[in-house]
Amino acid sequence: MQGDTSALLRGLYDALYAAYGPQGWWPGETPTEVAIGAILVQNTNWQNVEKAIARLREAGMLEWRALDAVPAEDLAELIRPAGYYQVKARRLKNLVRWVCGEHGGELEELRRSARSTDALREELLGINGIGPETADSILLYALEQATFVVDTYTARVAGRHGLIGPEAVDYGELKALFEDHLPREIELFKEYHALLVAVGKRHCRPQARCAGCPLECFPRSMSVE
DNA sequence: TGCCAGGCCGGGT
DNA sequence: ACCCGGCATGGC
Repeated sequence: MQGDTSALLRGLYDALYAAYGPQGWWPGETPTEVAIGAILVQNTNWQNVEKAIARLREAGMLEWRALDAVPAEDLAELIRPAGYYQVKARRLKNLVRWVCGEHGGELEELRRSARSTDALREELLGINGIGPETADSILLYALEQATFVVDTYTARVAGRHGLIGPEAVDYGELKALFEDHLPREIELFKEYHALLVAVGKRHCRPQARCAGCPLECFPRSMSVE
């Protein structure tokens, strides 16, 4: 049965990759930018996040020490286009405090540290404002840890195509499904998540049509949500 | 025009 | 252990 799941997940990936090609998600951006974006994107359109990041760049705020020094209310104003800007400013500050406080203000130091992925994950989850998805996004895309990111699109696609039952999706279960049945390769995890978002945006949004979905003819695709 | 976007927290049952 | 309201802007 494990082989079936592995083959299913692999086939899904191949179908998505054939349709959309490499996504190169969060390309050309520094790990710092990635980590900041992970918080700003919470329940928010990425387009809005780009505006906020552009404002941060203009202000010279894409750097941990600068973020540490700026007053929270100024930071809030800068990231306003991302929405929820008051809470996100607080959450960003919490992350900054973690990076600057005990980790020298550089993600590179963290990335090279001997800590296990699980240890880093627990630390991130201990920060107010960082939940499972934000933590895993930072781990995978900024700290180069082989951890699978689950988001609403992942859940929708998984539900739609029978990877999981009709029951409410548990983050951990879905995460484990991918991690336990795929080779634990960072690049694969990065691309897989990005491809799930790509197909999710086009075909698994509430209004989106299934027609033209590259997974349309995929096995077990008839079950809904 | 309304609905939605790559969550998470805190308080109430 | 769930369930819910709150948080906010900008694009289609």
